[in-house]
Amino acid sequence: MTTNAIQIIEAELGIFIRRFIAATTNKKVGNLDRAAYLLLHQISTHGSAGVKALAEEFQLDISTISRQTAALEQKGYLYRIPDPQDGRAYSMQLTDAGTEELALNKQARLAYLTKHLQDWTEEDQQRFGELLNKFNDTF
Amino acid sequence: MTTNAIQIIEAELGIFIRRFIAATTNKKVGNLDRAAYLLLHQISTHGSAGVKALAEEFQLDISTISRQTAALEQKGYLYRIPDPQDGRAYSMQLTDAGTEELALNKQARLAYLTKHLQDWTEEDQQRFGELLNKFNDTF
DNA sequence: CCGACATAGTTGTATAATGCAAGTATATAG
DNA sequence: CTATATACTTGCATTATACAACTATGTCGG
Repeated sequence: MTTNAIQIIEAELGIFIRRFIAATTNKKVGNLDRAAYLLLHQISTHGSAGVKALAEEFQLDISTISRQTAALEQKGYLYRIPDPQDGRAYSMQLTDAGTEELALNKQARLAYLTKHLQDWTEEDQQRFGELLNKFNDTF
Repeated sequence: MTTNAIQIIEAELGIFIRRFIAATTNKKVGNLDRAAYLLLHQISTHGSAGVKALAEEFQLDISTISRQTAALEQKGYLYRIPDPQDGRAYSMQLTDAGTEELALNKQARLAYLTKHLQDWTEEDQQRFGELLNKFNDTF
């Protein structure tokens, strides 16, 4: 059997996911672990959202998101706005501290990436971004 | 601040990792979860190895790998060969059942990927594989 | 050769993330 | 108005993991 492109992608994805998880699990940048960073990032880029919507976005149980957002609220990075139309619902919004912490984290992540991609050509960087985006669209 | 390629990569990696984890965590193909698949895959492609070497490769604690390999041995997918030079050491090798189970899993993963990448040009697929490989090399 | 230290692996224990199920409060439909 | 659905919280069990203690074996300096 010939090794086609998809087989190569499968193998590389395995390596990639393993290393990425190893590099980011249980390692915080400042006060944010990976889950917290992604939550703040989501709210920051896609606007305030409730527990249910976030749970669907991340494909995690509502209870998990409920606890994670409660923790971030406790730390002062999020605050909850009661939904004026629905007394059961809230939407989570970033506080200034949350915005700042997110920016710090993003900075650190960009620095890390920049270091890793320093030998790449600008064209390869762009292409990689495009293809990742294309790949994400297929999920 | 302009959005350069690295910023795009950072954002896409965040989305990617979230979806990939959601799609593969706690979801088994047959009898193998992600960790088990990666372990068998590693042994299959890089040859038999001991607990310590595997732990280093995956950047997990030795105790974690010890338990995972014990579980796979229990299921009959691995067997251990005592190191003839070192009475403390073993190396893990795939059994026929392990090889078969791994092949089934790989098949399923390839089918999944193929479905997702069916609209991609052959060239984009190849490029994505190359860039992923290049990225993995920088870890 | 022996004692001290190093190494490969296992097992006990604590922690943390998660899912499921039950519970609370609010909304909606008949 | 009652019954059901929904948004969220909380209690509980499970699981993956790390760390530390332990066992058995290897190695090195005297």
